[in-house]
Amino acid sequence: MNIGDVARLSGLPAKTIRYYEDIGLVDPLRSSNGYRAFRENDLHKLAFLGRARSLGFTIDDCRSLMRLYEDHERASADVKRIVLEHLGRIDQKIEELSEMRATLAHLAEACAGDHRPDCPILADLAADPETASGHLKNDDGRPT
Amino acid sequence: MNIGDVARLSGLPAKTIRYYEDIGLVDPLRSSNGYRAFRENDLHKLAFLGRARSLGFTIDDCRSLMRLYEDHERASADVKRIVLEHLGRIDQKIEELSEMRATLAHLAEACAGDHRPDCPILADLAADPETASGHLKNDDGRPT
DNA sequence: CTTGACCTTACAGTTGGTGGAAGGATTACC
DNA sequence: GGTAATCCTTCCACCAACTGTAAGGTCAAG
Repeated sequence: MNIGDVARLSGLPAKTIRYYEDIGLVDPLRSSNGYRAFRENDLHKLAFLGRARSLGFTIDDCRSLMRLYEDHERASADVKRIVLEHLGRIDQKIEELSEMRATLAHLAEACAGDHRPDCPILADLAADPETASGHLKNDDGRPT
Repeated sequence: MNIGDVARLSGLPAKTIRYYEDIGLVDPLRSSNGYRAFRENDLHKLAFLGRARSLGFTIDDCRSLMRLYEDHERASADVKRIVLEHLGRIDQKIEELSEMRATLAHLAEACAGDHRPDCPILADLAADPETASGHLKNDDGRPT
C-alpha cells in the first residue's frame, strides 16, 4: 500500500503519516522507487493512533499505549493508569473552561451590545485584579 | 518603571512582556541605558492583556479588544461580538472534551486494571471505526 | 509523449510563549 | 574603589502536533 491508500483507509492526512514515521510511531518498508510501502500492520497502528489522538491522548501517551498494545504480557493496570491520568487532565481542562465560560457569560449579559461605547466587558478587563469580575459575581463589595 | 517592576505589578513574566512588545501589543519607551521604560499606561495595557489571556482570548482577540478599549467612540456591540464568538469556541471545546471524557470513563470502567493483559481499552483503540467504543455505548450491535 | 495524479525530501510557519547563553548596567556592600 | 549580585539587553533555539509550500522524481492513461 502507498501512503495515499493508508491515508484514505486510516482517515489520517498523508502529511501526518509521514510525520508519524518521522517521530518513530510507524516504520513502513520502502519500495524500490523510494515510495513508502505499508503493511496491514502499519495500517492497524495508524488507525490505533488516529483513534487515540481523537480521544485527546498526547503523542507521548500514544507511544506508551502502542508499546502496551504490542506487548501481550502487559498488565491492564498500566493501560488504565494512562487513561485515568488523561481523564484527570481532561477534567481539569473542562473545569478551567467552565470557569471562563461562566465569567464570559456574565460579562456578555451585562453588555448592552449596541452602538454606545459604554461597555462593562472592557471595564472588567481593565479593572485591577481585586475588582475584576468580582463585582459581577458578588455585588456587595466584599472581597471574593 | 523597569521591566521587572511591571512584571511584578502585572503578574506577567518579563519574558512574556518582551514578547508582547515584539508582537506590537505594547510599546514602552527606552531609557538612555537601553532599558525599557514603562509608563502607567503600559502597565494598564499589560494588566488588561493578562486578564484577557486568562479568560482564554487569543492574542488576536486581545489586539482587537485593546483597539476597542482605546477607541472611546467604539460600539459596545463590537466588544460583545468578540466575547460571544469566544464563548462559542469555548462551548465547542467543552463539548468535545465532554465527549472524550464520557468515552474514556466508559473505557476505564470496563478495564479491570490488574496484572492480567486483557484490556478493553486497547481493544477499543484497535477496533475499526465502525465498532470502536460503539459497543460500549450501545451493546446490541446496531450501528451508531 | 505529454498530462495529471501520485510520490519524495526539506524547510518554514502555526500559537503563545519559555529557556538559555553571552554580555552590558546598576546597585549593595566592604 | 573593587567586586559580587542582581538587573537588564539581544538573539537563538525549543515545545506540540502538525500544516503549507516548493522543487522535483515516478507512474499510469490516452
